[in-house]
Amino acid sequence: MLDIKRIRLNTEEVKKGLAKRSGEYDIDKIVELDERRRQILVQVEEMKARQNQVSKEVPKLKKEGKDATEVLNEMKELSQKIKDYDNDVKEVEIKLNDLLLRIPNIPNPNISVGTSDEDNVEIRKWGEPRKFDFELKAHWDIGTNLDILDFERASKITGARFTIFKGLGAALERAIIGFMLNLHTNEHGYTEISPPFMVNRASMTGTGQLPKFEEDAFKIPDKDFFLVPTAEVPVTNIHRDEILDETKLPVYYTAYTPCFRQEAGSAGRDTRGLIRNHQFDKVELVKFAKPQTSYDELEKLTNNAEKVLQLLGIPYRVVELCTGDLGFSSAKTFDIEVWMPSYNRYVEISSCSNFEDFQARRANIKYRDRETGKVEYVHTLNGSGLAVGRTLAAILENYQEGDGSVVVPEALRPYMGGIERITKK
RNA sequence: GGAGAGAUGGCCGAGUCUGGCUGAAGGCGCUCGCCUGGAAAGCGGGUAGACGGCUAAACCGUCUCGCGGGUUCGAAUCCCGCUCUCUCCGCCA
Repeated sequence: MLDIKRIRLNTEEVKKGLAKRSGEYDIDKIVELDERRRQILVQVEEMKARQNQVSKEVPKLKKEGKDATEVLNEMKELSQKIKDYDNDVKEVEIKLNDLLLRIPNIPNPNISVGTSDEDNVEIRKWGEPRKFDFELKAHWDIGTNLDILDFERASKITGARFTIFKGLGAALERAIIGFMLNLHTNEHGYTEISPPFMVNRASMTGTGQLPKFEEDAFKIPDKDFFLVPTAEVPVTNIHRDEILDETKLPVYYTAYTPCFRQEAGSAGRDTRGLIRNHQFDKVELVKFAKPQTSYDELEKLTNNAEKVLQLLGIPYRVVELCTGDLGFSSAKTFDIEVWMPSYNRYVEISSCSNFEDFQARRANIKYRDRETGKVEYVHTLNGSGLAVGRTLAAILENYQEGDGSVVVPEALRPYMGGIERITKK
């Protein structure tokens, strides 16, 4: 959420910032409601001050044996008036708040302006895509042939865009999760979290999924709970409504969770394989940092995620998202894209973002500055470290052999009981 | 799922029966100062957040005692609904 004072005081700057994104946002309406709110507020607070003052005198009058009827009658009228005004304020505030919650973050002024992913800027590349001397297969064919992935039966059990991992496929998935978590906890200083896989409305609002993107989430009927679309939601909300100790910052968390997404609006895209499922596994990295260090932390977080692919030996590149491709809550995002031979291009496998104080405002997460004694919003960051399904797909494709088998990357072998190759049984 | 108890500041904990001077006693913690060679102890001070008063400091006002609503001139205190926590019972991996 943007600071209403910033919108009030620097209206043009806010408009200019938002104009770099896709979509239109009615800032004037917000300014108007804000003004209306303060107008009523000044009046009603004055009335309340009078009410409080008189209320203090009533017992004195009574003590002195004086008749208070007249005062009480006057106050009765005032009391009713206050109620009416209070209702007006509430009405305006609800409208204002709803609009405010639907305004995206302002892009960091230094990122490039663009309208689509074609305008994203490549920052760096790692590794060389392998040359295959046989006809390469897509991961869904490799997995199905090896009998470690089963898409057909998954759709029987549930529906389209679900996957069964079987045998060494399930083991590989589990190995990837363990490998990533161990790397981030042991080498990168993150604390492992295993959070609830369902969250309430306040949590979804805190990180920005609601109110605007409710159709993307899976909702539990009769309960106001949602299946987590990413571990970012439960993990960031760990500190909702808290004032953190400055000396404890930055806080680093990593969490494995399944993620559930409707993928509304993506019908017909990536319909085969593991790239776009309703349920997928992900290891997430989440940080709470002081504003002064948050961009350094973003670099480090991105590097931490890249390290996974380096250790797995899979080529990737890092791109900086342009303003038009930026997510709703983010001020700046690096995507890590993994080389996917069957696509013959790089495919997103991680998205690392600095939300600055956008989520912190929504979720009310602050810290007390030791020097000034003031309470400030923290900056929140997160990134995939990495998406497990896509990692598994990338391994199958990049490590496939002419005979249909797949070599297990060395880094994963300790997690697979030393198995070096997945072959057809 | 059933029965009961509870939710107060960073924490503990009074106040709720008997509504008003309680943003809230007392203690702990934290912090500043004095004392000390230094520390402990002791003494003295400070110590919530949000919103508004065109901006900021000072100052002033409003709101917040789990959340929402009601009664009342006035609610932490009375009434209703909800959420959460604890205890016991049941069920269950």
